[in-house]
Amino acid sequence: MIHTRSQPPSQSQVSVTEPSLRVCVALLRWNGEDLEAAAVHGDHLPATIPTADEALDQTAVRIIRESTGVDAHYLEQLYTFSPSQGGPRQIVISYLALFSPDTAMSPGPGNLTWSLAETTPLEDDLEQLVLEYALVRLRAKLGYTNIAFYLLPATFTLSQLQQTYESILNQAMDKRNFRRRMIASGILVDTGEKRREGSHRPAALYRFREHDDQASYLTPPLLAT
Amino acid sequence: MIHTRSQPPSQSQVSVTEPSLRVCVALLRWNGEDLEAAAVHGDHLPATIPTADEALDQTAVRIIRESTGVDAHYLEQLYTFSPSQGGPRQIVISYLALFSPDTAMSPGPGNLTWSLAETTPLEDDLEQLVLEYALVRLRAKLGYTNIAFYLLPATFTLSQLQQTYESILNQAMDKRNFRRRMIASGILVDTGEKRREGSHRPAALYRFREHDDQASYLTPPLLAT
DNA sequence: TCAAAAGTGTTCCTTCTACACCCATGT
DNA sequence: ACATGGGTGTAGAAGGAACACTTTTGA
Repeated sequence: MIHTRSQPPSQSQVSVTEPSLRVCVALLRWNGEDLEAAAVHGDHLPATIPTADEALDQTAVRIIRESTGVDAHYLEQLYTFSPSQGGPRQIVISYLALFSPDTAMSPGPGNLTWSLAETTPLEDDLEQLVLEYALVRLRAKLGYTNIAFYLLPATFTLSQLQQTYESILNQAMDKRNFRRRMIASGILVDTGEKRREGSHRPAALYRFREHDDQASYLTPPLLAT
Repeated sequence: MIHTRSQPPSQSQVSVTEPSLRVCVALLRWNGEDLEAAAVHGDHLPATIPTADEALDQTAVRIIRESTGVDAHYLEQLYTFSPSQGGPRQIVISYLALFSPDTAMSPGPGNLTWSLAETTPLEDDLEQLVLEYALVRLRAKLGYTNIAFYLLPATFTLSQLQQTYESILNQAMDKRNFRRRMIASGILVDTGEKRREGSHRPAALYRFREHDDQASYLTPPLLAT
């Protein structure tokens, strides 16, 4: 819906402030019997949940909820791997979860939020690969979906929205072009409210218009909703 | 690389001839012990291959080769499902395979090529879902990758290329715009040869310039190549 | 000479990009 | 009054879409 072509770094503004996005990558490991869940980056989750009779994606939803104490605002299956180095074959299904900053995630067994700027290689090659792939997907989807929605609170300013884009793409964008594109896309609704939070002009608060596009983009609809 | 925006049906040419694309959707079913392969549409494959110590994607490559007698020109993992209706949990990893029409696929246990125009619902809901999803992905990737390459012979005419696009998208395109876009994209190389095959002007034969983009688009690089 | 597919340019319009200043507020 | 982030317009470039006729060949 929203088209975001790559824009070369702008001169007029260079400040890419990181708004600490709540992104989480989770792996479901299946050994043929049990499903084990692990959140990538931050600490590994001890959460090990036995197989239940539910769809895979639902298991991911549930495991992430149990791990973070909160429901993911958006969940997308990424890819399925089978890292079988000598040992018995294992199947690992990877997921990307996005959270609204509204939600109070329980500290739990380590904070799941993952700094996009993070570059320290993980011990596990697979986790590193999934993490990088998640970022590729997230960046790509910024261009043709409203996925950024799921990383923002219910109402937000255009600057917040732009910062979200910039921190995911790690690239500064032109303010006027960005705002024009977003408004033109028609997915934003001006709530009429203003946010005043500093010694400067208050910002208009927007919300997203509906969000019925989750299922339709490059990912099959989740089964058995 | 190649941008193909949707174009409304053109008046000047309405003939969308189906060039019988060699597309195959395969499922790997894992019950925890064995992997069972099935090609979707056409007859189900009897091919049942026990677990080997190899990466999942490699298993898919091999199974498709064993089923068709030929290597897929392109293989992409689609999505992973877990259809567990009462029975024991099963994990089904779906793949999309593309073949060059050059290759002589063994008739084997039923022709795997799948008519894109086909609309008869399959008995199996999951297979139907995967089939539709494969088409969504294929269509989407036409717009930003050279994926059509994998459905064409080594050299081809611009008309062949256009027919491939048209039959996948099920939509006629303007000849001049199509050719201009393709040429401008820089991925085509004029071989200098001509193909004469009828009582009409011979067509220039092209080939694709390199094809090093397979791994870079929305799919992680296949592990352990 | 006819049929059949190959090949070729231009115009219009939409969208992207680059770019700089005033506005509203709190201190 | 000043510092801070909010908010705005325009002109040039590039790319997409619509559109029809000539060319080359085999029969």
